[in-house]
Parts: sequence; structure tokens; C-alpha cells
Amino acid sequence: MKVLIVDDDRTLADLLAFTMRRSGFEPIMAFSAPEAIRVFEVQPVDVVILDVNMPGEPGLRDGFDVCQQIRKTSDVPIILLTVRDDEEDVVSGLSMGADDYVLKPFSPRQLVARVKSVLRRSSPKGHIAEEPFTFGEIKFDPNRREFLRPGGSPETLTRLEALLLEYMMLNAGQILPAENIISHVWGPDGGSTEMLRQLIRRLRMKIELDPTKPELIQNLPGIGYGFKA
Amino acid sequence: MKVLIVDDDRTLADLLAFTMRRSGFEPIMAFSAPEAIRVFEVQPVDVVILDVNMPGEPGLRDGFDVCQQIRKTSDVPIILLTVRDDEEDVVSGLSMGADDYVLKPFSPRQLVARVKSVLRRSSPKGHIAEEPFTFGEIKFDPNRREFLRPGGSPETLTRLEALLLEYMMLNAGQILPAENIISHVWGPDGGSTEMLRQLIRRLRMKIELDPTKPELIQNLPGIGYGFKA
DNA sequence: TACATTTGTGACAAACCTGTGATAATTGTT
DNA sequence: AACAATTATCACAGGTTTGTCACAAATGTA
Repeated sequence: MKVLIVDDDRTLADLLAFTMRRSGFEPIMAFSAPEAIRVFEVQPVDVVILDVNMPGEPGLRDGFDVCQQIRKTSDVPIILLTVRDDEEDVVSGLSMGADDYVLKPFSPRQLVARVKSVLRRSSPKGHIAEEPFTFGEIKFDPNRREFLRPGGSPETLTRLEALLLEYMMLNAGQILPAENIISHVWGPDGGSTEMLRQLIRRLRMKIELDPTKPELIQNLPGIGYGFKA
Repeated sequence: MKVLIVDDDRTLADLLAFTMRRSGFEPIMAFSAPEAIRVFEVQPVDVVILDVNMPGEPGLRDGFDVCQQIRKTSDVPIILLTVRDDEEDVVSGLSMGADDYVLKPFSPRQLVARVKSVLRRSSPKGHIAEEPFTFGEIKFDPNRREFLRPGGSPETLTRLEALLLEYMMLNAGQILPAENIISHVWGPDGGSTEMLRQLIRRLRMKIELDPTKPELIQNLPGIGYGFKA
């Protein structure tokens, strides 16, 4: 599994290479935008890690141009590296075809997780279906987002509803702190208790026999919610 | 949930210990690199907080060496403490296996959030449950705030009641000074003896067989309260 | 023993949490 | 572009929790 690492900062590039090698990938290095394109043309890779800020030349000024260029000819997953305050960079990069991004500085574990995540998402062959959840006669298939229970009709959940239910089922029998749930569903800086409340409501409407007397989704005041095992 | 705190600055180390204890962790202290390794070898911990700049000895010169050493044998999450301008420190530390870092100076809240975050990331399910407390046939589950004792019905405690009981159980068999209890439950500038009194009353109403003759929660006049082991 | 302080108790007010409904904004599909 | 579906935002209500005040009982000290 080859990973192309594109970064003009050699220290960081070495760190990235070290990290990826440690996780079973074979790193291929490029230290500028033009070099990245050259390397990419002769060496097929499975994923690209691409620093946004990097010297280039006319027509290949920075990481964005590299991203765009690669995207013209390839579907390879691309992860952008950017600094914390450059959220505009992120949006631009994603609109140019990048698949994900990681904010500097980052932990090795986080980076590897992201790489694996984009590989999972982008590979039709490598896609491994998630196991359905089963609790007695209750079933939830995260791949189809389909919920089944006796006494109720099959329900197709929306994206956020499915994310929520999956997280609660993964930790069935526990009450999960609201902040954990929010972070999991909406990301580190997204969401609110109010949004969670509304999502809980919508999910209950779909999966409880009587949403006013919930049996599956429990609340502990001041703490959070959980799925009763 | 045990946290190993490694810092040669004893004042800061004590503050860290206080902060972590307040958030439900049990702090284990080490004040030098060699001591950290010795402690780590005999005491399993759930997370390590590690100051980068710290006196050591050949082979264990500073926090980085500790990090590297620990990483050889363990996947325990490691958080580095470092000063603002040492981004190279961060990269080095991360390349040696640390999971995250916190820049000095930092707020207690930020540190706790980071600790919980790395624990969450390192847990496959994304949630860590706290251990229940058991004293004979008496049980208290802080996750559900549920109190059980023979001869009484199960009680769900409120947030503050649970905070109080947990703190007393963590220090069972001792009389805790009122000001410490108040600080723990309401924060450094919150609370009052009057509020504590009322909270004690409410907790006793829930967990004592006869609240007028308390057996579990004891008072030492002029000092404070404690949970009888 | 007398008095001061601490602790226990009860009652009510203020604040908070969660459920619910409605509408606006955003996203996805044709 | 039009429409449908999903998500976010706002508002309100009911129930619970916490804070505040007042008074009684217990404890400690001179």
C-alpha cells in the first residue's frame, strides 16, 4: 500500500514517512509541487498526503494545484495538511477534489486513522461492510441505515440518525455523555445540546413503539443518552 | 482510571494532580525521567502526562526519552506538556509516539479535555466508562449515578449528589475538610457551607436507611464530612 | 451552665434540563 | 430550476435540581 507524501518541510515529511511506514504503508516522497506531479506520473500510489502550503512554479503554485492536477486523471484519495487557521484552505481543497484533511499539528494516530478512513471509503473492492447490530429481535444495518424491530415497520434512518444510533449501539447498555455524542456525530467543534435533542427526538420517532415512553433510548439528566441493551 | 503525571516542577505537578483527581482520575506522580520509568514499570496507568523539559540522566535525559522508552512496551496514551515556542519539540515528541500535546500555560479544563480526548480516541468504542464503587454490598455506579444498598431501593442521584458521593467514596474512611468538598463539587470559587449542608442532607435522604441516624455519611464538627468505609 | 457556633431540617424561589412543535435554512435528487 | 428531504434554529412548557432563607437541634468552649 503506497502513500505519496508531498511536503517541502523535510522534517515533517520524514515524520510522516516514519508514521506511515510504522503503520504498514510504503512512503513515496516529494518535496515540491512539480516533483509531486512527476513522481505521481511514474509511480502509482494508493493515497496522497498533500501539504497545502508549499513552493511551486507557474501552473503548479501550491498543494491545491497539485490536488487539482491529480484529480484530472485519477480518483486516488487525497488528504490535505493545513494549519489550524486556514479553514478556507480546507473548503477550497475539498472543492478541488480532496477527500479529507488533517490540521497541523496532528498526532500520528489521528493521521493514520484518517488515511485508513479515506481508503475504506474510496475503495469499491476494499470496502468491508459493517456488521449489522442485533439486540434480540432488533436489528440495525449501518450500511443501509435500516432499522427493524418487531411491532414496528422498517425504518430508513438519515445520515445523522444512523451515526447517532450506531454510536449508541456500539456502547449499548451505557449512558454516553452528551458531549461525547455531539463530538462523534458533528465533529470536534460542531453540534450543540439543542441539535442533539432534536436528533434524539427524530430518532425516537422512528425507532420507538411509543416515542413519548421511550424504551430503547434512555436519558440520564445532566449526563446524556444511551441505548438500552 | 489512573494517570501518571511526570514533571519536575512540584507545584505544577500538584496542580495537575488536583485537576485530574477532580475529574475522576487517580493521579500517580513522578518528578524525574528515571522515576517515571520506575513508576511506570510497577504501576499500570491509563494515560501519561509528560513534561518535556525535565532533568534526567544518561539514557533518560528528558521527557522525550521517557516517551520513547514507554512506547517500546506500551500503547498507553501519552500527552506532552511543552512551552509555546517549541513546535519542534512537538514534532519530535509526536514522532516518538506521543498522542497529543498541551502548550503551557494551559487551563485545567483544556488539559482534562485533552486527556479525555486521547482516551476516547484510543478506545475502540469511543467511550470510557468509570469503574463502579463497591463497599461490601453497597454499590455506586458513577456512570448511571445509581446507588444500591441492601435494605434500600435503588436511588438515582442528581449530578451534584453524585459528585459529592464519588468524592467521598474516592476518599472513603476519611473526614474531608468542608472547603475541599465545596471546591470539588462547585469549583474553586463556587459553593458555600450552606449549600454543602443542603446537599449532604439530600444525599443522606437518598442513601441512608435512617437519615436522622446517618451511618454512611459522617460529620466531624468544625472539620467536614466523610464516607464511612 | 451559658452562650456561641455548627449542623440539621423544612420550605419556597430560581435555574436548569429535556421534550415538543414549528419554521427557516441547507442539502440532495431529478 | 423545482421539489423533497434533512438538518438547524427558535420558542415554549413541564418536571427536576439547585440555591437561599429561616429556624431548630446539637455540639463545643469558656
